[in-house]
Amino acid sequence: MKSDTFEILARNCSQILSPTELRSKLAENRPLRVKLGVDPTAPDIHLGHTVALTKLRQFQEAGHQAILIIGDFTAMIGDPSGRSVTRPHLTHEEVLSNAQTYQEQAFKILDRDQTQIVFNGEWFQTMSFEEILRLNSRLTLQQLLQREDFKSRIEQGQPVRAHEIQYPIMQGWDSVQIRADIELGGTDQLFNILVGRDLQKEEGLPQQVALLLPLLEGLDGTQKMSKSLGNAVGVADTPEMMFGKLLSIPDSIMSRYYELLLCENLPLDVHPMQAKKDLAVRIVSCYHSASDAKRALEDFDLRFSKRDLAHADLPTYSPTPNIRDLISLITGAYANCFGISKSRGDARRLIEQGSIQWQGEKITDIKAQLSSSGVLKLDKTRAVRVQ
RNA sequence: GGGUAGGUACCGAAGUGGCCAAACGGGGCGGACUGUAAAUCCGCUGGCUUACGCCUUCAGUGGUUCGAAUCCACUCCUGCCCA
Repeated sequence: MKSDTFEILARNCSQILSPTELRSKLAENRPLRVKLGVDPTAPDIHLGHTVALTKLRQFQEAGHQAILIIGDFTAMIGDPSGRSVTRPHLTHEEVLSNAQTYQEQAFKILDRDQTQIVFNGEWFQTMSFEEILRLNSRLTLQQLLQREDFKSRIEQGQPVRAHEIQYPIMQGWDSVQIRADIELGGTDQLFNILVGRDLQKEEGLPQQVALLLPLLEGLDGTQKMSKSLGNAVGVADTPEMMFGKLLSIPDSIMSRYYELLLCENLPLDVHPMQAKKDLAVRIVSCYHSASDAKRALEDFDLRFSKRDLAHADLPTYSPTPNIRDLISLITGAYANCFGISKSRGDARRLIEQGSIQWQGEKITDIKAQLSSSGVLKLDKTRAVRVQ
């Protein structure tokens, strides 16, 4: 094992409990069992998730055993960490189908051959109530309620359902089951991971080391990246979409993206715009390909820098012949090309507010009649080629 | 089980018989300006309509009334206090 392994593995971590333990585990010179739990509550993973996945990958590269726990069972409860409301209930079928795409996307980062996938339903599905009670007796209600998210919900008079406090216990039990040496997670996972340590101790097992990674901010630059907040860059996003989203991040969080996604410092000697383009190219290259990234960059320059929609690669919309008026054309284009449902009122507003362009000309007349084919600009980021 | 306070649009929150499609704030969207950044300014933000206007919304159901988000009854949901 190389001497700089610890430095590589510790990079970007916002907290390690404890560094000493990590060093001694590494010194054992055996493949460590490194756990990362994911809850397939949504079908797609985003760049925020990749921070921990990348860290797991680094462990793989250092010769350790990556164990990806798919929380098919825990997902039905939903992690209350950082949440101000109870998560919506998911059926097991939804969770399993999410888990499928989840795995595929995770393997864009992880080495498939060196990853052990485990579903925690494996042990929870058949667990007896007696066993559950035994586990519950090991923690006090006070401990569970100490957590900031529960505390603030209680203070604000928001309900905290009894099953939610089971979550940390379940996550901890996962660690016992797979005999984890290390557990990775976001900073909001501190409590859950520590419960794992407690339970391992109770079971007479060596305790896992907690390795906490920072939470990546989303496109808004303030809140953590999350699909439900609509500020996420999906790993499965198209190259163009990914590129566009990355270019729209506020400059203030660019250094975070460089550090957490590329494991580099933000270059200070280049123009922020160029730095952002470099960032986007590299990330798109990672999840798609270098040629995809190049295309996305060119497409971006064409569409937004040069504002040349005519030569850009746009989705084609072929309205049925009975659609003649502009409003129907707009709602139809949104629905057909982007899967977005807009009301006729929305479309009217876009026209009235000057967002709509036909062949490069702004159209503000609601009743305008368009020639049969051409480029229709809908909003800041979307345009279609009507044929 | 008892007492009590509540449930309003994406979120928070006003409104307590007509002037309510519902103040205000946040968020979101569009425009100007830009580097699809930040900051700033302007506008929009239930549905249908070119428009007059019409239609559906204030937890649910049923009432009272010319007229209800607002009053009454019952139901469902939540907080707090008591048992």
